Amino acid sequence: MAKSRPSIRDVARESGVSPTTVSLIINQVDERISSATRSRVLKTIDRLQYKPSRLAQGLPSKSSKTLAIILPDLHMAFADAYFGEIISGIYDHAAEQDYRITLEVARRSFVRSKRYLNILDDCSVDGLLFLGATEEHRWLEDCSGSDRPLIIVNNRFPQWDLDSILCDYPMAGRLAADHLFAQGHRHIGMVCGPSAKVYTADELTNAFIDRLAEHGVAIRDRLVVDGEFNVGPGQRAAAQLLATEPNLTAIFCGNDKMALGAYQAARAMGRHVGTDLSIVGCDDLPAAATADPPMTTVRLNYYDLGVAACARMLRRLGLARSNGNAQKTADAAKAAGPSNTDAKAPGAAVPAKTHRHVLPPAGRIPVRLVERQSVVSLNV
Amino acid sequence: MAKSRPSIRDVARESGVSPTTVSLIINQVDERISSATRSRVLKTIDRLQYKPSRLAQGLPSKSSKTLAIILPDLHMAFADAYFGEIISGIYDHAAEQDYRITLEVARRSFVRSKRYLNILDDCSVDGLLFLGATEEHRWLEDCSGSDRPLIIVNNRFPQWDLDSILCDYPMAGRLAADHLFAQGHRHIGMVCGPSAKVYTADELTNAFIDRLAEHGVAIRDRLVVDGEFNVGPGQRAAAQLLATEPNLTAIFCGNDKMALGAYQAARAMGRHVGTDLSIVGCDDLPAAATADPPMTTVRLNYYDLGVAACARMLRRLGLARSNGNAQKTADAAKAAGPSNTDAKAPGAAVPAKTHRHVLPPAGRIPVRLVERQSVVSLNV
DNA sequence: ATGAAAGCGCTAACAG
DNA sequence: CTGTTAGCGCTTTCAT
Repeated sequence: MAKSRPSIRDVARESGVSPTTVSLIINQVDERISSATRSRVLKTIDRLQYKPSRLAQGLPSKSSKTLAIILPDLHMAFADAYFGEIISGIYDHAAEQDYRITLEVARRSFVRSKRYLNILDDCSVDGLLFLGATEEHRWLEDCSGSDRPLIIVNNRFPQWDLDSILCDYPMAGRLAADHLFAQGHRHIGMVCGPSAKVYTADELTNAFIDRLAEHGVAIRDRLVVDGEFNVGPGQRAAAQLLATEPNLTAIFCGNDKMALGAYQAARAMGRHVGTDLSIVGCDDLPAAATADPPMTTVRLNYYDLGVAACARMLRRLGLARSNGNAQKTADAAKAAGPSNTDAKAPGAAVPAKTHRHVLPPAGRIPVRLVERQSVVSLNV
Repeated sequence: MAKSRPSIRDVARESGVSPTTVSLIINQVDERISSATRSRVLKTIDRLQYKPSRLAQGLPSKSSKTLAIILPDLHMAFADAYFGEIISGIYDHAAEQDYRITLEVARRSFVRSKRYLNILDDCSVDGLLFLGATEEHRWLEDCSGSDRPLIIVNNRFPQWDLDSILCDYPMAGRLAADHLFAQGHRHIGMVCGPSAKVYTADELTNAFIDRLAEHGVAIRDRLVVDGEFNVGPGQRAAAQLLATEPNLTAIFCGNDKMALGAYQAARAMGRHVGTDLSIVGCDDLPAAATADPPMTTVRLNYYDLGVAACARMLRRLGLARSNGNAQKTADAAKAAGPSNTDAKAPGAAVPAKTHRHVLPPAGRIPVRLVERQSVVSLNV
């Protein structure tokens, strides 16, 4: 019996105008609506508690104003601080722009059914944000042809034409190297992330090694071992490092989890982190600060990364929309105003290979070193 | 230039049938469609890569096939293992039934704008699942009148008519009490969850105390102190306990985080967990197993809780739909078949106060004790 | 400054 | 067994 939700027509009737007028007002395209009419309609909307149906709004534009976040099929991806921070950033920015986000986990069934494409095709979502994607996600190749925006967060696949947004891993590597060198360390090992599976893991490793080389300290290959981004493997990797090279004074770990593993390895081998052995992590997850001793680590601002990823996505969606509707972009340009459009070099040559994602490559999210107590100074 | 996604009409035309027929086939209501037609249509669907638009499908039924998960505004709610496990369960069950989930965080703006009601009214989502809700969420009262289903996960608000689903906290309290008693402990303290804010926290505390009383061991009031479900406060609470009653041999903590805090407090006061002092947690988050020493704790299966919550939600949505469409429920009953409808006592009296959520109270999610090494046996 | 009308893609009576 | 018809609630030309 409860009267069903009011429709735009109810509002129109009750305010003595046409549905068109109401629509124009709702969508802020009300330059041309008299303020008398507008306030009257607004009042009715308020009185009737009218909420435009998202479903109906989206039908004509085929947009659900929803973004999908695709998580990798790791046991507890939802409970991971790394993903958590990124998601937080994405969520906050999306909510601000009245976008919703939905979560998907890239399980086998998800991949097999090509759900990542289907949710785009059936208009469930307007764009895809991939977190924790690795080279094992071969199926990502399917996406390179999609006409809907798609962003790989914190990894890059040079072989495919996929947009991505990254933290400044090269800088992170340099910061760690500089710090360790400055503190007098010369015998240094590294527990790296999954080599050849994650582009950014290699970026970090290479930057670290190269910078150390610039300082004149060389790291032999066997002093860089893969810790698979996890505590257990990280512990084993560190143990191996310490066993093969007992005179190591410092270890740089590709993420905080592995650094925590290294803490354990050190303890098990009778070494004291922060006095006897220095460890630098990378992430600055909450666990780093509460570790014993508090961990010196490179802070990668994942929240900001999430915000940036979402911002980029929304910008792409905005462009797509205007693109689809007309080429009025050019006309709008001269209107100037507080536009955030990417400045393009006026005479820039059109690239030979046309990329689907029109935005210029995204900048890197800045990083910084957070000094705590896991690094000893070897200087006199 | 790219031809836009095919519509149901394209499929119909290409297969020489009407859209209705295609629709009937898509929706499995195809009892009456000749298998010849059906396979022909199916083939076309496959060839055209046709995916029905969710937006269009939902418009008539006003359903988006999406569930919202509302998280509390804690700093890093997304990164919390507790929420993570529940979300995992919800997600898995939802995906299985072709539902999507969207995430919301109950921030001030979310509450002020009554977004929790708006997303229902604007057909963004079909139902709401609240995680981590406490008595501070006074605005939940608004929801008690909603005609869309809504479930409070792992808390109960006796004062309002809100459906909830809970872990078996009374049993958890009893298990902890029995275990500690069986190991010979007689001087026991408790670090409890936020008293009077979380119904289930009090359930746990009371069950623990009562069971201990049944065993003849009384716990004075000052031996139960609030640790606010967090590490820091938990540590302080445990420290206080240990200070006021140095001869305490065991502490039961209302969740694992507080138990971890208690570990720290013990260490700081020179007591050794697992030899010198016994601690029992509650949750069995991953951190419990990796604690030093590994923590004995009551396992609350949050993944299952999530699954159950989602199942209940979907069941309610199913009922709502059939309810809305007609009273054919009765007729359908005689058709029997593998129906999962709740068996109702035939002559059951209609309850005086009509509740909006028609399902019977949900059962409790079972719990069990996981014995590790944080409890000493005091028996000879 | 405002309205009429067509259409987005699907579902659901009702016919036949 | 299948097709016709009429919406679902909103947006969007195009008129006026």
